[in-house]
Amino acid sequence: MIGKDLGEKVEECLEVLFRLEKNNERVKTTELAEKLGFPLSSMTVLLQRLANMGLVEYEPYKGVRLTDKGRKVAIKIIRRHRLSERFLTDILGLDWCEVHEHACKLEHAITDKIEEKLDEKLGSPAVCPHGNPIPTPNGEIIFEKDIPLSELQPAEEAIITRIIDENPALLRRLIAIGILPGVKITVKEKSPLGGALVLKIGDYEVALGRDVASKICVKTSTAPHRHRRRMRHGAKSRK
Amino acid sequence: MIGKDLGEKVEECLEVLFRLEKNNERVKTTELAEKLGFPLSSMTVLLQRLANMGLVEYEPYKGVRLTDKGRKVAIKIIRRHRLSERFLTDILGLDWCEVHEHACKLEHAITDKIEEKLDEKLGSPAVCPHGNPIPTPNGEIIFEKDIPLSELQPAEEAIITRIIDENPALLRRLIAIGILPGVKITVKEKSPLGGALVLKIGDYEVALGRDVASKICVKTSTAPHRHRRRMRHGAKSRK
DNA sequence: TCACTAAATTAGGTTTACCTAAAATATTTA
DNA sequence: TAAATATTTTAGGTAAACCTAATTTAGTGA
Ligand SMILES: [Mn+2]
Ligand SMILES: [Mn+2]
Ligand SMILES: [Mn+2]
Ligand SMILES: [Mn+2]
Repeated sequence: MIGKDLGEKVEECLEVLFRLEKNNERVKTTELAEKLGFPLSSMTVLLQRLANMGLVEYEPYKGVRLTDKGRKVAIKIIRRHRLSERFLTDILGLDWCEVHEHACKLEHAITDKIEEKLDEKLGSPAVCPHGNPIPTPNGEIIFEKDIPLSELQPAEEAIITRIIDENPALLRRLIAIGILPGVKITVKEKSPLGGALVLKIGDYEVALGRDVASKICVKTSTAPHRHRRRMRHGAKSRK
Repeated sequence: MIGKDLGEKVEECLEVLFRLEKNNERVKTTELAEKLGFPLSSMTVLLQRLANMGLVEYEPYKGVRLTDKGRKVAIKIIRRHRLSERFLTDILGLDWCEVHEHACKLEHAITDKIEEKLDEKLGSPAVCPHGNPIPTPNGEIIFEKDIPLSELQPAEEAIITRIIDENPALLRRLIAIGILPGVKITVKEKSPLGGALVLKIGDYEVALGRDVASKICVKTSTAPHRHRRRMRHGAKSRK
């Protein structure tokens, strides 16, 4: 069983840390502090405390990484976060672009019982409104086999699966040009060296920076899209 | 506009204080601390802080009372509390007896937007699952004209309107003997001097202590039951 | 390699919240 | 009314958060 109540700050920290970890590399204190909006000095002290609690591996000046114990907590919070998002859009009808912020508060007030009933009511959804997978009750995360839009080549066709970065400003920009999960796109042009992509969406053509495109995932319609990969907590993300 | 974020402890304190105030009398520090589960010394210090913020009138050794400003905050929290309860029972199907506890956490994570959409989705309900009135968006509380069950006389008939004390243990006892809002009862006997009442509920007879009976409100079926009283924050409860 | 700059940690000070124990005040009883 | 008792506040100490301002370490370029 996961320790009782860890406090909102601790939970937020683990949650964001999970999202930032890529390829099992350590995350920098500064990056974490920025995403969380915590002062850098508080961030350092908090990480030291988390290390004492066995929730992270922390090496001064080197960065921080979740332990298995910490990852378990993070995944529980992310489950509650994404279930909250589904609740806010599907049941209350809030705007897709703004649910992330509200869910980030709500998730800490969701008890085991509420989590269970909410999941039931929503029909055990597989993904949040942005297309990101909702962990199962026992902490599994089932990833669709998708790739960053930025890796597509000219003339390739694909369907948008998820927007990884849920920043409201970004989402509003994307929705304005028709980019959201489920939409079919075609790459018309791709400038070299991290330049922009030109996409065809429906009858329109839009340009997208490479950095933004890397935060959008797609599955190519040509590839078989019935394959799924399971990831247990403790394993690292894809690649 | 009400000050931004007052912290969970402050909100809980104002909420419970509102519930305990009767006849505009001051509430004792000890009673408040008990209901909140706060240590008594912390309670004292918190009340001093609230007094500095202008949320309560506090006289050492005498007790504490909400100011209009404090009452306004309390009513906002209670609105969110009771809307949360309705959500938990009506939408998620949680047990009537246990929603109070869950709502007490949830209420602090309900944003203005969520409050608005939740109210809409629920159809602007007038009362919580226990029958207590849900304040309107502008802080009005509309009381049904009801009286404590303990004030009924033998042979009087009445319908239960609300259970004021939402303690889960009490609610479970009450529901076990068929007492919940909407149920019709008749007083069979009433022992004098704060003794028990014997009630007829359906085909059964049950005995109820006077203290418990005072936490249950009823409207007598003989009296006209279309009358309502409005109470603005700042006014005192009934009587 | 050394100096310089950027990143990260530590130091010191404030607030809220908790705890225990001591002091002050109010209430009750003899 | 005076003493005994109960209630309530104050005092002193810890921990989590926050802040600002040193200090230390790491990374870079001359
Ligand atoms: Mn969050
Ligand atoms: Mn999401
Ligand atoms: Mn509450
Ligand atoms: Mn209620």
